[in-house]
Amino acid sequence: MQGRTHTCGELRLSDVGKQVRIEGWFDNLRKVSKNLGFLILRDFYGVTQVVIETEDMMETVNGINYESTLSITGTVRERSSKNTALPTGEIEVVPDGIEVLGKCRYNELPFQINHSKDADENIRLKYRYLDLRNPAVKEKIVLRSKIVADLRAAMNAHDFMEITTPILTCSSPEGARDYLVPSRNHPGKFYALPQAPQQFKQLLMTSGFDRYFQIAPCFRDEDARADRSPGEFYQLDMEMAFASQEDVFEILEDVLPPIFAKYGIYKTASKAPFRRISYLDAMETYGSDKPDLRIDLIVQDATACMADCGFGPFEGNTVKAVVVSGYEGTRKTIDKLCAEAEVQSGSKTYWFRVDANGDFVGGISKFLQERKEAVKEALGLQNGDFVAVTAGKKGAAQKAAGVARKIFGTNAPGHFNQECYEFCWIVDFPMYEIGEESGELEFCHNPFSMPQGGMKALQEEDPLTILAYQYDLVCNGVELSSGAVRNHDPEIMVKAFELVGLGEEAVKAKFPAMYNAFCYGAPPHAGIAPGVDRMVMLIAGEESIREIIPFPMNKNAQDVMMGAPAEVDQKQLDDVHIALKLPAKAE
RNA sequence: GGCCCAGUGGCUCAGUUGGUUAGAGCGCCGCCCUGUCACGGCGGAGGUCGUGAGUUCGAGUCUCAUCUGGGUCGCCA
Repeated sequence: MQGRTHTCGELRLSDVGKQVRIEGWFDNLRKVSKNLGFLILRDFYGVTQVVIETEDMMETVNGINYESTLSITGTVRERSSKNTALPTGEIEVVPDGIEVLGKCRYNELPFQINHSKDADENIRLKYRYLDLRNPAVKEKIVLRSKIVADLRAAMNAHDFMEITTPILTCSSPEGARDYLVPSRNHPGKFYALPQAPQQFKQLLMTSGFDRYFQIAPCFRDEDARADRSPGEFYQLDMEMAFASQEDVFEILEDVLPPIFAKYGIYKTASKAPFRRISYLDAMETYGSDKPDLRIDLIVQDATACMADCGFGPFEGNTVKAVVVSGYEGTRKTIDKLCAEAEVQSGSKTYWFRVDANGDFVGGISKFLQERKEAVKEALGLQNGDFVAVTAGKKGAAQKAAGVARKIFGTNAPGHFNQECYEFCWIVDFPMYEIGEESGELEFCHNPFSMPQGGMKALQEEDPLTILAYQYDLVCNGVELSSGAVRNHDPEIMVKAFELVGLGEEAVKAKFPAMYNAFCYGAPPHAGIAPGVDRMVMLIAGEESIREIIPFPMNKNAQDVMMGAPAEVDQKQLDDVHIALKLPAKAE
């Protein structure tokens, strides 16, 4: 069978007169009369108009459903009325033969291809192969491919080597639930899909590889969010030997901004070096460990001037305030935004404003009247300022204020500079904290980060003041990644575990390979793993992570197109020594 | 697991304080139209209003339960 001579995005005025064969999907037929109509043929590259000029040909195309694939032979002709909006808009193909290659059996589709983004998401996902025919949907997947290709090229250019690590392995140090894979040859034993290639990349460093990276699939059995796909996702995983925190920063500060600026909906990105903000400062000033620096508002402490004002929820609590200058939202709008803040943070947001005369009005103003001047002084209030206030235990009040900062910052005019990618590093995470439930000393994050000050700090300092070489990369309020300078010294590792009541045995039991490897001479090493899906989201300007994943699962970690997860045959269960113990179904 | 929102022809949505025969746009089917390009015009088919119970003379509308989806907290590098 002869193939196509041109794609549907290819023909131009210079091709006029040529005999061609084009192939693609029957996109549309604009029928003007019995013997005049315009058939639109669509493929990956674009659309081409085919003019139907005879009753016979009209008869033929009338019998074909849209979305069938067609092979059309014909002659290229200059259009008498051109469409300058289309690359192929100056020509049309006059057909002498139309052949159906793949028949679409349905004259009505689950949704119209060019409006698929409006359809119910579960239907889109079920018919993802139709959804992806929509150029606006397909485009995001093309973009993802280009971004990944550029990331690879940039990492290679920095002498990083892409090395694959096992998919069937056992649990890694992160704390999420694992996906388990039963073992046929080892009854009762299970593999786990990696939550990240964390241990393997550290073992590569210990093996003598110097600069590793991988576009790595990661698997975590945790619930989804708008920016968190359930089940699986990809990271640009990287690790460097004999490297410090600054070495890691330097690489990503060089690799990421050009790619964001090249493909992004915003054309500017932070230049190196990115701003560095300590974790504690970020919580204090922005109420978040992933601040959106495009918003110019800050969180202030109002505990001293408001906690004892007589308003119940403030009593004995930490009080935080976000001053929004020049915000004149209506009562209705403010209530809506406060409700939104409550949904996002789980805590209430209160408010008042300073009117043109300097009086406090609205919201909780009556509780503050008597101390008006003190509050103004403490928060630096001007006439016309709007103030969002949150209260609770310190962490909750900070977090709620951070949400209020984000919501009022993006809704009040003049506080949000949207047209750029603002990167920052959140650094100096505390090594330890007092667990809220246990009341005991616990690791704050990854226990395998190097404590700042090393062994000396662990031996001499108050554990709660010890910081780790642990860092997050944040862009526009989105946490892209966490990384760390790893603890490569078994003695420091054991000491770090001793402080939380564990010891060498615990380290060995949980991470035998890594611990043993480090006992044979390990290089200091550091790394990070920016989330590919989230980067593509930011670059594409998409709110939902599902738009930039070729075949996404729904929120409940189901693939409604393939029907996963699914039951399996008894034979398969027997092979892997699994007996089901299902929860009782309610009648 | 908790909380919030939504569910009405194939798709997107409207539907008033509960009140006759549940509407619109797109799509689909038929007819008309000789240069369309979101083609246009006329006509038509298509809905047990997610499901179940309840309140009521009467429920798309109110109540409860349940299912499904989305958002969020918990959880999660």
